[in-house]
Amino acid sequence: MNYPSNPNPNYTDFTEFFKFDDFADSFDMIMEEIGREDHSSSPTLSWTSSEKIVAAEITSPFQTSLATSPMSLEIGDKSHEIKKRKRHKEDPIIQAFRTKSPEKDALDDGYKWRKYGKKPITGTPYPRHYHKCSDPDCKVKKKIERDTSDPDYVWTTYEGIHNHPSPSVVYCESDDFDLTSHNNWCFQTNTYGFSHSAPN
DNA sequence: CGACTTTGACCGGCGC
DNA sequence: GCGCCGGTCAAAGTCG
Repeated sequence: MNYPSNPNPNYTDFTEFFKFDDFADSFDMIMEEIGREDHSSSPTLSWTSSEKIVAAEITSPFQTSLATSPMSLEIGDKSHEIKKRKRHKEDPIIQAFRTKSPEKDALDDGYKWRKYGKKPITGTPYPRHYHKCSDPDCKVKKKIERDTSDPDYVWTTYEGIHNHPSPSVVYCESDDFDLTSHNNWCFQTNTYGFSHSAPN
C-alpha cells in the first residue's frame, strides 16, 4: 500500500480539502487555491516528462508534499543522470523536484530521514546528500543537491514510494474509500502546508 | 543512552 | 583491464 506524505507538519491551520483525481488536476486545484489566497510569491511548476521521473520546479514549501504522493507519473529533467545508473530490481518511481531554498538543503516533507552519505560531485562545487527513510521497513531514498546553474535552488530526488504513513499523514475516509487507489487520498492544506490532524 | 550525522573506506558500473 | 565516479557502508563523533 502506498501512502502520501505530509510535506509540512508545522502548519496546522487548513482551510480546504482536496481530493485528487490525478496529479495534474490536483495541482491545478491547489494553484487555484493559492491564487485565491493572494499568495505573495506566486508558485510556479513546470513539468517535463519522458521516462521514469517526475521533475517539477516548485517554489512553495507545501508543494514538496506531492513528491512522495502515490502517483506513477514519469520522468523529467534528470533522466539523463538516472539512466546512467543500474535500475533497482523493483524499478522504483523516481521523482525530482527543483525547489527554491537559498538557506536550507533539506526540505520538510513530513517523513523522517536518516542521512547516510555525502559526496562531492564532479563539475559542481556543491555536494550531494544521501538520505534513507528512517522506517526500517521502508526502502525510499532521497538525494539532495544544489542546482549548479542557480544555487538558490535545490534538487530533491525521491526513489520509491513510502509503504507507511507519514508521521503527519492526512487522509479522509469516505463511503467508497479504497486504500488501493490513490484517487481516494485527501489532503488538507492551507496556503503554505498540509495539516496533520487525524482523519475523523 | 539512543538517534542521528559525519566522513573515509569500500564497492560496482561504466567508459576508455 | 584499469581508473574514475557515484552510491553505500559503518565506525566514530555529536547532540538532546
